[in-house]
Amino acid sequence: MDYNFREVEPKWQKYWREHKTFKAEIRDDKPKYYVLDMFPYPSGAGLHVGHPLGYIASDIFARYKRLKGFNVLHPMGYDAYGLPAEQYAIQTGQHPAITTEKNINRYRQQLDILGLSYDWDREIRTCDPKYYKWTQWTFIRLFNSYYCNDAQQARPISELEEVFAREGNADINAANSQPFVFTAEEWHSFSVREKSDILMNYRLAYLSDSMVNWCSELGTVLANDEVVNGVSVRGGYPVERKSMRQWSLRITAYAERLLQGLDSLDWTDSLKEIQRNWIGKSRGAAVYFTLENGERLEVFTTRADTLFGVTFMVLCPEHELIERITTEERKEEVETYVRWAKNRSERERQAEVKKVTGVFTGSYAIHPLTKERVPIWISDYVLAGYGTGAVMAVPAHDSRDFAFARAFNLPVKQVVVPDGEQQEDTSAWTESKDSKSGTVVNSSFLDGLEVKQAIDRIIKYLSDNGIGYGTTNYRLRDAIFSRQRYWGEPFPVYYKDGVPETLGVDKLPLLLPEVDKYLPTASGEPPIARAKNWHTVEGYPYDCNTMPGFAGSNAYSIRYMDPDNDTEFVSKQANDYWQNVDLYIGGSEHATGHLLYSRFITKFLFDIGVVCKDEPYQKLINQGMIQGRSNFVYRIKGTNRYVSYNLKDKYETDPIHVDINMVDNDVLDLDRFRQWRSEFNDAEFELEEGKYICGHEIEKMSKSLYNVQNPDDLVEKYGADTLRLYEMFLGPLEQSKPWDTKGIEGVGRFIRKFWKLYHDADNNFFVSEAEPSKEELKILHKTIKKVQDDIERFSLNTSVSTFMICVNELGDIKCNKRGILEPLAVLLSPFAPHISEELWSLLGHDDSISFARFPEFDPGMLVENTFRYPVSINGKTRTYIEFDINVSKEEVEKTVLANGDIIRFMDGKPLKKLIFVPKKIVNLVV
RNA sequence: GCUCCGGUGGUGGAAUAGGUAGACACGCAGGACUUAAAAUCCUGUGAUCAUUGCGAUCAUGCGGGUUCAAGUCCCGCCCGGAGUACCA
Repeated sequence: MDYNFREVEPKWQKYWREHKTFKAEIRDDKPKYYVLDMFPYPSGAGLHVGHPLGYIASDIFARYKRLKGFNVLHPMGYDAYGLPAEQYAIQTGQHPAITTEKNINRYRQQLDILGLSYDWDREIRTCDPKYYKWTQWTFIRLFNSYYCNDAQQARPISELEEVFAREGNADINAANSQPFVFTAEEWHSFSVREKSDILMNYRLAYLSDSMVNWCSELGTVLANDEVVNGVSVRGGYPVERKSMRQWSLRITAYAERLLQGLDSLDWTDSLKEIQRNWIGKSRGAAVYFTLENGERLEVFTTRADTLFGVTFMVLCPEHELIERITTEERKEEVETYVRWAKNRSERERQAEVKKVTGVFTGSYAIHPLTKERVPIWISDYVLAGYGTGAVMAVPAHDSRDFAFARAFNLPVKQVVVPDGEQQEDTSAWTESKDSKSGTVVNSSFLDGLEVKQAIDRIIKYLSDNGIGYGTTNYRLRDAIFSRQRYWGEPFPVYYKDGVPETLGVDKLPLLLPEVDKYLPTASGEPPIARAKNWHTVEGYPYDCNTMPGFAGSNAYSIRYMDPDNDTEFVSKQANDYWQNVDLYIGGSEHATGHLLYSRFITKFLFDIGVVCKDEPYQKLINQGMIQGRSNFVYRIKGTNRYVSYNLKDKYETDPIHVDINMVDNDVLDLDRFRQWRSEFNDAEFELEEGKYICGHEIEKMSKSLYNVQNPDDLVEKYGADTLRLYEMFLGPLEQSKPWDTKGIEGVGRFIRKFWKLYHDADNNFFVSEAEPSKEELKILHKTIKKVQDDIERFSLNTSVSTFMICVNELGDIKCNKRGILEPLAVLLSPFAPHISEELWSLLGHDDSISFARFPEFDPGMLVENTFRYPVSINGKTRTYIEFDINVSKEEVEKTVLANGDIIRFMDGKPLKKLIFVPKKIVNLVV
């Protein structure tokens, strides 16, 4: 009888569950290792084969680390708040909690059959009051903190209040929304409301009227990373700019630390690069231009060296100066333009980037160095959200300024000659010379300097003369934190005479109230406003917004360390032990969302002393996407006749998606196809060699394309171990690749061959107690070494190949010796835990496989029967000679001396000291 | 446009420190077993030439370079993917 996974796999899953094999507890005798998967949002569609890819990889690593003697924390949970459940609720009236619960149960079932080694006792759900209590608690702490730029950390807001009362805010160096200077006396004279408004400018969680991304289709605002190309990421609905009073998190305060922190992380370069770009640090200078009315206009530039090339200024349409500087005769035109520009949707604006529009204000600024009059224009190519919302235009060396100058006939003045070029006539230019290197000309005291030197020189000049200063700008924006939605964490905030106050920690969690409908109220209030008695006992109304999807995932990795603690976010003991995540696996789509917010919140929690590490995820691996492989049948136009793939070119055909579950290796199951839908009931086929071959294409895995490969079906057909191995075998973990079931048979064969290693010709279990032969040991040792090396560098696909080679070789020599099979069972257990457990128990053990139960076995110890010795060739580059144990030194000398002129041992040790003899020489060049 | 990552047989992919390119698997072809099929096992499988045997030559997107030695390092192109974008 063959290996019966249908019996074996549930047996061991039950065993692990009952014995809580993977329960993690703090223990001082072992080093810790924390392996985490990005927890899933439990959608109604269930898991497809793409989801488990990362889970299997992390499980292999977790199991491997356990074997290596680590105390492994490997938890799982659910990111349970989110839009789909709420939209389902709007359609059906079913409470999102019910939908979510149902989906979670399905997910759990699907995860369980894969044999993943999670400690389910630590499960968390973001919608569980026990959990979101701490999401709300974090919000309160953010609200009660400001960011001190001098100390480079978050501090209690009460400190700030003391300083305000003592000396006003003139000397405060803190991250803030609006610089507005006041004295201590003024502070005391402010009303409660005014004080609240001022403090709001400093809080790390703050209310403000800001331009937000409003999506009317979803009825909510969205964060910048939830909007791509002017439409929402979820649903693809149009998004417009709108001013609303919203909660935001002052992530910008942490911009520099978020940037610096990347250097210490073991992430891929591309992911770090994405975050760096998103933070968008640029060094440059602020320059003051005086206006003719005496006011000062500040601009930011990274190219201060081109200051002499300024021929006009441009303000964004939202700029506050516009009203004051527009001349009477231009007023109407300016107002018309500003109104038009402000009302344009984000989408329109982005779609028409190339279109140059603008209007002249009629006013002039004075160039700080040449004292020339510089006209001030308004254009929407200048963004309100970056720098000061105003630019000094240098058309000769900036393509946008150049386009604008051409469109409105403004002068172009060259001030940089690019390396290797001659000075040119700017009137003949058709594009700007965006030269980042070259020599400065036409620029008074900068003439002749290289661009880089000129920048340093001019910045020094600006600050020495009080007309500017060197500064740094970040592209990162504060995170808008309110959502006008029901299914999310309520804000622990109420309004006392319009002034926001946070709930006391003892009042948490503030439970999500019940509502009769999940839609906004008639007056446009969020759904929570429908709740009866949605106010404090004193009658103060609660905030009616909820937190966004990322709120619950910001610090979940920390909560897993101590998930049942009701009095602390995490106990000091638990946090000191588990520290942070050693290995985090998930998709790269979270690069600018979750992964950035999460780092920010962790740094905040570090500042307030909750956690001991200020980075949450030390090593991060992005598993690639698994794309779908769709199958097609070809219907001859106007008939109900279907023609096989290679014959289709003879006819005019329409390709039709068919469910991949009716197709096996591109061969269509004709009966199932006929039964699939009534229109196919009497389909006729034109076959090739008796088969109907389907066409195929790589597309996104999606229900509507009938190409979703469900892991349950594959486990049912091949077993979990085979699926696990195959998902790893498919290719490098980080790479995106199409799902293709073709190769799974080969992996299935491997499992059966492995099983045959310890069964005799009649398929009876048989293991010999004889000592392993040298040849067998060699195969084993080679496998142990390579598999470990591969796991360490996350080349799990080649690990699987190594096992296959090992089993092929052992199969050839009919190995069934205990001394080989025992270590092999242990080694294979991370990849194929069920069959390993089964073999293990057949060998006479009935506990689960663990390092602890087999302490004398350290896979690392078994490697040393080959020996690589470094040598130099021609005194230059290095290579190695591989040696095998137990051979005579004469043979070494003979081999080496034959090439004596070429090979020298690098450390100069004489040959006679060697106790190894060369087995082969790696590519010796004579 | 800018930034990052890639490009290896019919296919997925190996090659870990510059050192035998193509491991392993799929697919394909031939064979064994079988009344037959499936399953299983064996053999072959980068290309070209030679195949009576030894083999020989060319091959890692293209063109150069460094080196005794390049898929790997350097320079210049071409192509694909990802991120980002009036960011001053």
